[in-house]
Amino acid sequence: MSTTSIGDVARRAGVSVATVSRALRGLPNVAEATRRKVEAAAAELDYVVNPNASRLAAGHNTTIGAVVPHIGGWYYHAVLAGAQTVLADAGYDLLLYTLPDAAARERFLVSLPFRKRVDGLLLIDVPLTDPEQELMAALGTHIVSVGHGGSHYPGVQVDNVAAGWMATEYLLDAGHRCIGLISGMLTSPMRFNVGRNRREGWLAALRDRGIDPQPSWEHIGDFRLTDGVTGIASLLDAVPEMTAVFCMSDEMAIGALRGLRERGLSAPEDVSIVGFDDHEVTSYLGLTTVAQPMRLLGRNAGQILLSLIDGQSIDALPRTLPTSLVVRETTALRDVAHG
Amino acid sequence: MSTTSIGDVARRAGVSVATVSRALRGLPNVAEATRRKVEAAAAELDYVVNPNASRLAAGHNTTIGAVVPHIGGWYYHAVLAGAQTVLADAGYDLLLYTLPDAAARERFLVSLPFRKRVDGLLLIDVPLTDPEQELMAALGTHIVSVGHGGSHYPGVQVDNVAAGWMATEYLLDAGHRCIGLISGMLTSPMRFNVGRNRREGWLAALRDRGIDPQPSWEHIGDFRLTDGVTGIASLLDAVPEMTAVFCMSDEMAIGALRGLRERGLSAPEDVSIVGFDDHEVTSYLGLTTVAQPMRLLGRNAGQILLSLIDGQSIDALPRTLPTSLVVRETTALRDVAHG
DNA sequence: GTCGCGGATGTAACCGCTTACGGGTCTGGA
DNA sequence: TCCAGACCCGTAAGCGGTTACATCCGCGAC
Repeated sequence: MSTTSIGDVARRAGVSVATVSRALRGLPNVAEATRRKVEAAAAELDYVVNPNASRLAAGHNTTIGAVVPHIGGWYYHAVLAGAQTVLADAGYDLLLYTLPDAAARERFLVSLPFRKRVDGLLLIDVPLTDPEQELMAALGTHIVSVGHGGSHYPGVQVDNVAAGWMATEYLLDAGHRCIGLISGMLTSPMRFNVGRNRREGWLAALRDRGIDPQPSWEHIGDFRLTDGVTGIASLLDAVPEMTAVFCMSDEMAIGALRGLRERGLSAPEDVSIVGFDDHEVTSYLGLTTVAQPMRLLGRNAGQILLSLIDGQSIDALPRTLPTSLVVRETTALRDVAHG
Repeated sequence: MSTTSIGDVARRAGVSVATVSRALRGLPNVAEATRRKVEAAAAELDYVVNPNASRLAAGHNTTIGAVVPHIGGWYYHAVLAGAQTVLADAGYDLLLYTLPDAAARERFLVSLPFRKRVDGLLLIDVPLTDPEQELMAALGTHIVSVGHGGSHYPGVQVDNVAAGWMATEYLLDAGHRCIGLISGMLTSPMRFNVGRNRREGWLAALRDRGIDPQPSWEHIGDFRLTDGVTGIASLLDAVPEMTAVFCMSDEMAIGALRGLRERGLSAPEDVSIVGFDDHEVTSYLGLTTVAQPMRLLGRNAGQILLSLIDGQSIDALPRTLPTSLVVRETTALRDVAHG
């Protein structure tokens, strides 16, 4: 345990602890020669500041907390990686909180374990009810959310309407006319805007071409693989002439592919499938999908949080980011598909 | 900013700060009535201790650092999740360090940013050279590694020999006799033991049945998908009668499946394929694979670390964990396959 | 020569908590 | 009755930094 303290450095450099503190933190009002002397002494002694003492005295934590639903989700961690870069550059530590199940979530919201230990909080895909948001916001901690809206704190997310529109437009351009939708819960109070917005984009694109989708063109799932399996089955049963399906998640798209196979059909020969997220898996499977700029989401969220902490304006920082379509092998021209 | 301090609680409860400190931490020598009074006061004031002050005074950090190669790897995070559970129960914070590229790795090893801020370090799949290990170990921080050996600190890993043996034995039981191997770098100085041990298991299982594999039965890759593609091609070119291949990673197994498809072959009809890791993807693809108990690895590593910090013996805690074979759809009996 | 001023440094009071130490109270046994 | 010892609890000295404030120095202007 190297217990070298600031006093040791001061003694060695022949100055006071105050000067060491100032010199090492790059404050002005330190003669260049003195600064060099101090830095040399610190290096020789292998000195590193004690963050606990420093934080206690300075009154801030230089730590931000990141909350993710569960460790291991590829999506959360891509976002985290983006945030990590800007936070590390600013000298902030990253404290991780996970809410793997309902009990953990409850515990988190009751004990609020981040109090007095972070300067800001990043909620990565952690939807909160309105009262919960209020509770958190009232604590005085700066909060930025990623991936879902928050009315009590700024959020960074993708333009889901544009994304739904883009995916549908692409299928329309490929000649498809009867384009189904396998959606995620549109009624969930906490994240309904995601699904609703994607659906809105789908609807707008179709209507722009004078196509009026029937209710039977939609299947409501819950973002899981099995929802894709049952979804594609029920859609094709109801509307046999359907030649393309837009799924609101890659999991459901993969399920749809499996469901197709079970019927002896395949993509893109019989039905074109588009997913959402660009999940790691999708490149293996050749799935056409809508990609989110996850690292960028994290980076921007991190920047907003830092600005908030510094009391700067965050108006200039973009809060809505564009998606991009990754075309692979599960979509094809309708003419070709049926040619 | 709720700046209620321990003094406020003391005043409200009509006791001294020392008593508050003792009461709130559950120390003995506090009358039950007093403790209740203090707890009530703390609750009414919404008091939470200031961890910086507490840690400074107590002289420990109640924080452990976890180092992972890069955020977003499914494997690291499954391990992290396991560690998280035991650490959170013990009241420890989890500080995350990532080494996404060589520069970051270098920076980490030079600046050693965890000094004075963690009580222990978890190296999750972060192989270090021997001098690097020495450097880290000399710092006095307790270290436990996961997934790869470390000669300067305890490590938790899977029994790779047994795993290789199990996979091969399974194929032998299914009637296969000519069983190829697509391996990872056996020469990498930092993690060669992983690949070498798996190979050793493969070899032993074959020899137990009196089978002596030729050098042409092996292809050396580097754990990546493309290595599987080229590997399966070169193996089948050299040994057409090969009916099964054991791949040291799921990525390579997936590559092998793709390689098979490119030759107009498929698994398990023509060749049985076994992977390693039970990657998230593999269940979608129906890949038979060797699963590692990743959460358990993390949990045990966490426990060992805590014991180390407490100065307790770690001899009783298991350091080598068993794997299990997950049989899915890419393996079949040889008779059936060729029937 | 004196004064004023700005930059460089030192002194010491905190930051909020832990803990060694000592004092007070209460009990049981001599 | 007196005392030892157990049990509670308070006082105050840190923990290792930061920072308000005072001090000191050198220099140009008067």
